[in-house]
Amino acid sequence: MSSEALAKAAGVKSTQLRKDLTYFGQFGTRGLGYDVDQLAHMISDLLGTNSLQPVVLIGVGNLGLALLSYKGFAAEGFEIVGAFDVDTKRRREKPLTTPLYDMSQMENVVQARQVKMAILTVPASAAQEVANRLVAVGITGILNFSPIVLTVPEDVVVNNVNLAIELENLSYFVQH
Amino acid sequence: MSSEALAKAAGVKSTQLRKDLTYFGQFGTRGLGYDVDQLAHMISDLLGTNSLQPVVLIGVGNLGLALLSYKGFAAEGFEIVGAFDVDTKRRREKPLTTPLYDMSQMENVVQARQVKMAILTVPASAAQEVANRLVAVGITGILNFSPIVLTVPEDVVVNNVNLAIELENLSYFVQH
DNA sequence: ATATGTGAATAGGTTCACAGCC
DNA sequence: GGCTGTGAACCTATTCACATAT
Repeated sequence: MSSEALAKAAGVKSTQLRKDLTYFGQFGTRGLGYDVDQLAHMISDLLGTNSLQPVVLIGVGNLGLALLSYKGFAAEGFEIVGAFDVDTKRRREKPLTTPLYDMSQMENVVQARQVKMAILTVPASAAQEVANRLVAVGITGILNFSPIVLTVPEDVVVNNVNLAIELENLSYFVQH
Repeated sequence: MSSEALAKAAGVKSTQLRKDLTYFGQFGTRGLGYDVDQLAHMISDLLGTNSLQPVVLIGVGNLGLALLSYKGFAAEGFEIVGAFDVDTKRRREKPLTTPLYDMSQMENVVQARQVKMAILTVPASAAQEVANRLVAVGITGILNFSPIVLTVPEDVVVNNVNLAIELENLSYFVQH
C-alpha cells in the first residue's frame, strides 16, 4: 500500500506519514509502498500493545463506568485489570466484567499486576491525591479525565482528556 | 491576578498565556495583572458559552450514555437538547434527563432548536452516514468519538476524540 | 517596583523537491 | 514508471528580552 493511500485513511498528507515513519526506520519499498501487516506489527511493537497491557481505572462514576464497557481498549491491546472506587456497593445496571475493588486495594493490585498505566476518572477534588498514590506505587502513565493540572514527577507522563474543552473548542469555531 | 499565577493554574508558561491573550485584545493592567472575572467573561463571550449552547448527541451506547450524565458540559454552558439512537427502548438504569428520540427525529430537532453542534458516539460503521445527515441539516461542528476520519465540507469543523489512541500514546512513553 | 504587551530570536513541525531504489 | 526516503525550504508556535504602563 502506498503512503498516499495510508495517508488518506489516516487523514494526513503522504509526506507527513513517510517522514514520521522514517523516525523509526525504513519500512517501505521504493516503487511499491508499504507492507501493511509488517507496518502494523512494527507500530504495535513500538507502542507496546503486542503483549496485553494491564491498566487500572480509578473512579467508577458515569464516565468511569462507560470506559469500563468501552470495547475499544481491549481491541487495541489493553486490559483493565481492576477498577477502584470509594463506593463499591453503588448499584450498577450491568454486572461488570472488570473486578471492582475498594480504593484501599489500589496499591495491592497495581503492585501485584505490575501495572504501569492508570485511567483517572475521579472528581477534580480527589484527582491530585489519587495521582500521588498512583505514582508512589509505580504508575508512570496517567490518562487524566479530571479538569485539573496534575503535578507529577517528570518521569511520569500525563495525558489529559477534557471533554468540556473539546466542546468549547468546537463552539469557538462554530461561532466564527 | 498575574499571568504568572494564571499560567501555573493552566499548566503553561506565563509568556505563552500573555501572547495568546493579546491575539484577542489587551485585558491586563501593567504592574497589576488581570481581572479574573472580566477575563472569564471575555473568554466565555469568545467561546459563545455565555448564552446556553444547544447540542445534540447521536448514539446512546455506553459512551453516549456516560456523556449524557456528564455534568461538565452543563457547567461550561452547553445543553444537550436531545439524544438520538436507533433503539430508543433499550432499558437504561437511570431515567435520563435528556429527551431520547428515534434517529428519524434528528433532523426535526436540529432544525427546530437551531442546533449547530453535535456529539457523535455511534459505531464507526454508522459515523460517516450520520455525519452526512447532520451536515445536511445545518450542523457545523462535530465532536467525533468514532475512530474514523470523517469527510465533511470545509466549513464544518470536526474535533476527534479517540480514547484508544490516548492510551496508546501513553503506552509508548511508558515503554520508552 | 511590578507586571503587561510585543518585536525579535529561537525552536519545532510540515511541506517541497528530487535523488535513489525497486 | 512509480514510490520511498530525506535534505532544504518554509511555515507556525514558543520563548526571550525589554520598552511601556501603573
